[in-house]
Amino acid sequence: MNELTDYIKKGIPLSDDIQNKLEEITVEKKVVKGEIILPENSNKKEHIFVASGCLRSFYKAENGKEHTLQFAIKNWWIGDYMTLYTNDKSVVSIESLSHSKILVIDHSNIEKIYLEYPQFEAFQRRNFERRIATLQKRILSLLTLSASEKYDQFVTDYAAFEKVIPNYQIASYLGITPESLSRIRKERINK
Amino acid sequence: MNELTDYIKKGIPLSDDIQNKLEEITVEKKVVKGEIILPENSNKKEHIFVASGCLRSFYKAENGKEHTLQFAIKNWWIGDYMTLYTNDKSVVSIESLSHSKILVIDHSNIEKIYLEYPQFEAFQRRNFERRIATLQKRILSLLTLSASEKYDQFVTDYAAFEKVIPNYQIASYLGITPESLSRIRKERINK
DNA sequence: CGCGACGTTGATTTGCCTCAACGATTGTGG
DNA sequence: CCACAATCGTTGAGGCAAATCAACGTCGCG
Repeated sequence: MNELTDYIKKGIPLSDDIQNKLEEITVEKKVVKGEIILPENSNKKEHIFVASGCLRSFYKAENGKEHTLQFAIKNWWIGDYMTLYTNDKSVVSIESLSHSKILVIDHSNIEKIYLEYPQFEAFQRRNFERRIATLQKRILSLLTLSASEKYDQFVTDYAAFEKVIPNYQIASYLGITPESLSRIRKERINK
Repeated sequence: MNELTDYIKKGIPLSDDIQNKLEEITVEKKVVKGEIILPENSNKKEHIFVASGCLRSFYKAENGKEHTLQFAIKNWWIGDYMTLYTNDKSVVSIESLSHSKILVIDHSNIEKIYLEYPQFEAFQRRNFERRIATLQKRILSLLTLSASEKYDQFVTDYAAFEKVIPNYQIASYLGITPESLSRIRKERINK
């Protein structure tokens, strides 16, 4: 039993057979703060399940600036979906923001599980639907909110993250500069 | 046979049995330009498959401004994923931008198909993975690009859409004002 | 025709960025 | 254990991309 099968069992029943197969294909890794788990321009198609700690995926623009696509904590998946079904190399890097324990699964192996175990596919389908919802909500935030409002929403939605993540990375997630975030936080304190 | 089963057959085999069930649960509608198919604050949990024409989903902010979440043409799905698994009323409206033919499916009915026909679930799972990729790409665009660059990307990625969609709606998709888009387009012509 | 929706253009404003400098904190090697 | 560098957050001054506000032309349509 590992953290992934543990997590799946909370949602759906899991036969010993499938559980064993899932555990066979997961590669457990312990990573330290600042460690790059999956660099950009990689050919790997891997999904990462966070057992503990905190990760983020980010895109590095031509000018060198990093833009955070996602943060992930316990029981979240993170990976490069943009290049899953293309021959392109990965466009985002995945980095650990703390001591973390992660379970790495190759996409081709997870596809095999889907074939053998339709209930897991159903489980993931719902998971993906919720992720689509989360991403759409983020897009609406980016379209509608001011820098200050975006930070408000981040604090309420991701309270668990806020203490672990440096401000300049929060800024890069919200699409603002660290300086602007600093000024926004200053305003909050003065109230 | 309808456009949906036709589309599915291009990807995976479809038994007569399942095909019939799919066609039973789809409600075909013809809608005109400007027609609201699914208003905000609705309790319906419906997926819409576009057979022909063009649709969009948008969020109306408190100040009355509309922000376009998605455009959809032939063979695309559109719906409110943000409220699929909540009791909240829908947050986006779905509108037709042309004479369109759509297939409406209630979420509870599509769930039944998933149960009976795992291959369709697999088909959708891959579909969702690609949509996640598309949404993530959009988020990166919003985080990294200038107004002008976002328009460039829109024109190349959505060439098929560009002629059908009024400019102020393209602007609301890109997160800029119609005035700014007008000036950007003017620049293009002068080159 | 005349109205409303849409696109354009100009003048002005503004929210946020850029650039620069400077503490605070952390960690690292001598 | 301390000196030093590197990283991060903060603050200020100035600039700019895009928003706002306002006016007007054009087109399609009841």
